[in-house]
Amino acid sequence: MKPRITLKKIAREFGVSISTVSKALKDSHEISEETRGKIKAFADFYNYKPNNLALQLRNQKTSVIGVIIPEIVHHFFSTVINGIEKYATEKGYNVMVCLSNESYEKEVSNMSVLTNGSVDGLIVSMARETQQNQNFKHFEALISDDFPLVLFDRINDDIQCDKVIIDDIGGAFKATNHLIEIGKKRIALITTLDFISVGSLRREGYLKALTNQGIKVDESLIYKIDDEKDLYEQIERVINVANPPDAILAVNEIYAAIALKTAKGKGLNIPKDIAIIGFTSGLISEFTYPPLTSVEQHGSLMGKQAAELLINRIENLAPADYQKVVISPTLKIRKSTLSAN
Amino acid sequence: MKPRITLKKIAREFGVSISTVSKALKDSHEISEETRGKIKAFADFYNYKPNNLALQLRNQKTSVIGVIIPEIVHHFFSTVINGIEKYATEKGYNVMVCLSNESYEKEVSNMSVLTNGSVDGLIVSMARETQQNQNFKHFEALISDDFPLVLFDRINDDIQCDKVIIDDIGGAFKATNHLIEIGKKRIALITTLDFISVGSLRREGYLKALTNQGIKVDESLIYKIDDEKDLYEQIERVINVANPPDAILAVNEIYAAIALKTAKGKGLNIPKDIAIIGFTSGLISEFTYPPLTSVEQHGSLMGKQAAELLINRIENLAPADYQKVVISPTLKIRKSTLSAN
DNA sequence: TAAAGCTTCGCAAACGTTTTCGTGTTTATA
DNA sequence: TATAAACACGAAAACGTTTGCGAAGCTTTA
Repeated sequence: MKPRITLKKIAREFGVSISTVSKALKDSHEISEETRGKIKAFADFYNYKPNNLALQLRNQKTSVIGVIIPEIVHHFFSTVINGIEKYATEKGYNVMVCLSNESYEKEVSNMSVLTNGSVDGLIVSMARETQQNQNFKHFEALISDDFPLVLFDRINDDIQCDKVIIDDIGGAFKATNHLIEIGKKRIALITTLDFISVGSLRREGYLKALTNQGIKVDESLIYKIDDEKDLYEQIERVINVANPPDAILAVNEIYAAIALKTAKGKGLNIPKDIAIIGFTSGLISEFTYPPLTSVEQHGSLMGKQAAELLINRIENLAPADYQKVVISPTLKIRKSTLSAN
Repeated sequence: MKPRITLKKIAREFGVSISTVSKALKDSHEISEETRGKIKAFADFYNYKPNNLALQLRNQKTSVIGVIIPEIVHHFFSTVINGIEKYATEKGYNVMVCLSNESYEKEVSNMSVLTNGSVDGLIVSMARETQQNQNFKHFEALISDDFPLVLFDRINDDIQCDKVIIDDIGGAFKATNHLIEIGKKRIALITTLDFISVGSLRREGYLKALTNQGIKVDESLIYKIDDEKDLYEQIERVINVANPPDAILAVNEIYAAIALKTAKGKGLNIPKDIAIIGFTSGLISEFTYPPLTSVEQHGSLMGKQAAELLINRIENLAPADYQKVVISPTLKIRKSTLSAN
């Protein structure tokens, strides 16, 4: 790479000092019209642009916000990034994305790298492993330094910082109620292992709806899927039983789509024999057959809110106590719960 | 945010010079065991970490690579980023992602910001608008400065730099051949407007396959979709005609899925009445009914290759002349072209 | 004609680091 | 005992920028 043109080089060219050049380029009245003119022309010709690193070092501000997410090949997270990026750009910030790949260690190392001056603040959704081992020291260290931090979606209430979450309880509650309203009684829940916070919250909403409607909870209808094992095999067990459920609530789109596929494979009619709802984040639900009723999570809005909280914190516009923004999911009713007649 | 601890503060604490502290922390033999010990203990206690900005400025190296893509809520691009990030991390680089949102102006401004010292190199897939107006000055400026640049997927042959592309011609050729082999004669092509490079390349592969097999090209079977208008309406016109095609090749997953939905809506049997193949990038193809045969684009591999080219270029390990890596797509045959019998 | 004011510029510090080249003191060698 | 080597550290430059302040030289005013 060719060395870029700097103030020093321009200064040498005209036999003036660096500060003269700097001021000239900023149209300072301290510099004569004549000097200003020739310096600006020269700088323009060589396409001078101030070096960002130097500016950032001097101003003690990078105007970059770091984002650490478990994975990016995931519609939900990419919509969140989209929301973050849009708002950040609007406010003059750039976005640096790192992936933890669900690993605690990578999350910690990413945070360590980013917080050494590279970014002004951090937006994080915790890795699965972090949720599992409940080791939040890296977050607490940041917080005790007053480093701007926003957690979203996969959070933990013990961590004192700004947060953005979805009302998972409410979403599952709505979905379950909808299933009850269309006459379903034996509603299965396909959820994640317990340590995933969103999984257990959605479970809570599911339980609340059942209880509210006076339906006795049948623990044998609650299935916990291990993402690291074969999904098809695990989900098959929900349907391939003597007395299958008449409805399924799945905590994500993939589980729902696989359940739908499996049920159809068994010759079951959707939604007559079995109705299905999934929490969604992607486009799959729209294109299955029949299309899946789904709980929409509004990732982009979530990203925007997270970025807003963070930037307010960075710019000292935020109130002293930490904020918690809750986003209400909406139920998008499609054919998987809506009988044709 | 609390001010971070610096070499200067440590130096002041012990009444030594900054250079002594720096050397002590690096275990230099120049510093006595005793001084080294207490300095390291102190630094450790206060969790000292060198400021990245300062290091980057001094070393004239950021170890960050910039990525500019048209959008991120798109399975293909997110898999590419995944590939880039994995390889970059392995090599000690971080990734900064910016979105052009298909806008020429945003692409230019993103590039301008990132190349002012923030990143060591750039991986770009052009915005639609850039492909449209064919204005490549911003790329050429970079190249004439020998700034490390890799273009992927949406490229232009006039730009002299490293590139990674998919063999779109080959992919469309394979797909079309497959349709011919299963006995289809009237194969429609649903493609993009002409200025999208991948669209016209896939069209070329389609035409080549037809010609090779001695099938006369019927221009009325080629449909160009404008992404900014209603997709359903435009795709409906492919199927809702007097003499509909007996097969469809769509240049992306969404077009294919919509075509499938529309065809089923008309009561057509897939694949008997109409077989469908889409270029894919996401999970939709697997979950449609029937699942869609698709041309797999290997986005993650593409990202990895792009990152590899770029980092080699940054580290001066690349040959002087520019490389062009071509990735072969593979045909994943599913039920939308595979009759049950 | 001297004081005051204005114009135009340079110096130097600051951001935080690394590294080369001294320099003064102590210890070992001839 | 003079000299060389070894040791322990500091000064300063470099990366590129901004900015307060001081200092010339010139012009105006009393």
